[in-house]
Amino acid sequence: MSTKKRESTGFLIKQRAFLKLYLITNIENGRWYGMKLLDELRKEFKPMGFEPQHPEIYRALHELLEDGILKRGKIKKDGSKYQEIAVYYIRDAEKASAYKKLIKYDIDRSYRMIRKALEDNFS
Amino acid sequence: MSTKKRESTGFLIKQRAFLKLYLITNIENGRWYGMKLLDELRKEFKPMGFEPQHPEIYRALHELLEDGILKRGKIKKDGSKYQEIAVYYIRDAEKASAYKKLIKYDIDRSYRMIRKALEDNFS
DNA sequence: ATATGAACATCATGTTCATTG
DNA sequence: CAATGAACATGATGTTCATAT
Repeated sequence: MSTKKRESTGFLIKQRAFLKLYLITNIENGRWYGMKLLDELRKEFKPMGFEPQHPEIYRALHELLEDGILKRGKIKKDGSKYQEIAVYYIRDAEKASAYKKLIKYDIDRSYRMIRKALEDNFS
Repeated sequence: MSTKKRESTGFLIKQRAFLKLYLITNIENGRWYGMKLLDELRKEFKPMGFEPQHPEIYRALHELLEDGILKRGKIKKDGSKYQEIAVYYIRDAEKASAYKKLIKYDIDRSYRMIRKALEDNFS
């Protein structure tokens, strides 16, 4: 029963979860594929010094597929003659929203920790 | 010359650095030893779900020694008959403050990323 | 038994390689 | 050669063990 095994010590949110959140939100608003999502994220976060790597994006997308949150289609890329790409859609909007809520909890937590560190150490 | 090797992709601040910041600040304000610092940090962060482990505290302290930021003395613990403990003091206040400034930069960066994630995904 | 520390194990992530169209 | 993905390597941290008082 009460076999307690800590899964982590609960420091800040992990990159994987952070990316998944953005992936879901972007896909909720349109049709996207891996590289496009990566470019978008890099563009948004480069000013803050964060440049995610492509394998991490794919790992996040694969997990969201496994979770049943996303589904995937294959299409020919516009303009490109031959390349086939994997486009993602929301499979289960309920699940997606529930997962986002979960991540929000973790981000709020991280937010509080960081604000606290600023207060405790620089004032 | 320009052999660029990325040291990381620049996601959020690492636990090690976060702890070092707190260690310095606490030691600036009094006499502390490892377990005491750990207890204090756990007490402060447990409400936010963060419970650091003792080896991570020691690793952080050891690095701060190596960096010449802290120095260490050994004393007999009050009240305890035999246990000997390692107390830490600031060795170089300039270095300490410079290091804190550096970490502040990283925390500010993390703060912006987290705020951005809240704005981008939940509004 | 408490404090310190080292050694070892695992997980999250980064780097490199392979495949396909 | 762009996109996807797997395989491999490293780094950050967690878990367990050892030592001293």
